[in-house]
Amino acid sequence: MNKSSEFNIFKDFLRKNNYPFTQPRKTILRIFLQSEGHIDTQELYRKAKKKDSLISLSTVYRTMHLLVECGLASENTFGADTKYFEKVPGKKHHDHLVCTLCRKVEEFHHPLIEASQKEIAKQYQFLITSHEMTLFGTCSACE
Amino acid sequence: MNKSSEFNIFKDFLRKNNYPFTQPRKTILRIFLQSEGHIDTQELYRKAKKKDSLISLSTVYRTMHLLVECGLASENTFGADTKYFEKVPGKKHHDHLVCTLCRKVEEFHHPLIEASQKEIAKQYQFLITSHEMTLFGTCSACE
DNA sequence: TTTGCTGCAAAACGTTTGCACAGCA
DNA sequence: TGCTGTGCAAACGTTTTGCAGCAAA
Repeated sequence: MNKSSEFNIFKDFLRKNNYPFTQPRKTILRIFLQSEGHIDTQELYRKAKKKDSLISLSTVYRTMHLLVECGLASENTFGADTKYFEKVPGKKHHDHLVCTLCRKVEEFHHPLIEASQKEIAKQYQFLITSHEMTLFGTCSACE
Repeated sequence: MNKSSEFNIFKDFLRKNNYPFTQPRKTILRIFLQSEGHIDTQELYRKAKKKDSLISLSTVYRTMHLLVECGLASENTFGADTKYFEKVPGKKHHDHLVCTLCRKVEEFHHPLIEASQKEIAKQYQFLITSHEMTLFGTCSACE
């Protein structure tokens, strides 16, 4: 999924709800799409202000809500007290390794875990809509 | 592990640090140990006030920090913005199924998941200290 | 022109902290 | 007696909201 298709997903979502595609929304979307990995609200705000000094923190929050709603972004706190956003991956699920010393976040994918989740869901008659799995520890660099 | 042994763990922990085992700490510990599953700070506070109307929210927070520190409690946010505490299980790790409609939390244990985590840790040269795995979805009752 | 957005400031929320007094060992 | 704890209120950081003016369709 390239950036222009993500642009269109957001545009279509807005149009469907009769919401305008405003300048601040364009700016925030662009910054979000350019971000690597996980970005928190303050960082988004800082970067957005560089492009448009008038942009407000409220607008960052409001726009990120929309991006989550339309499925382009997902949020995760990683045990901290700020929300981190990441681009929703194409098909492949992934989970996170968080280094509690340097706060670095790595991603991984493990097929067995996916399979186990399906099994659990069946056993408990749960209809899984999403999941979060985070391993906390110390990365090789910090050790 | 029965309640009196948990009482002693806390008492020993306090003694070792030259901290007194005060009335409020006793009250909060007792309520925490009596709680089933997962309990949040407000609920702990509400119950504590019933037993001792003078008890303050700060003391609940401060005491829960101590219980986490001495290993009797663990905390988890479950994607909400309040902390939930649960009694630390004996040896057996478990994870959570959260119903996003009725907010019920069920616990499960899956040996394959534990094994996969060890594998990931090795692959990424991470020293895992803890993990959180939460599956979000709809429970059989709500469906 | 109509609708919803925006920035700002203020509020809300969970949590932490400073302080003077109280209570455990 | 020495401490540390306690309650209270005030502070904090993140997130939300009310409002008057503004911008997209």
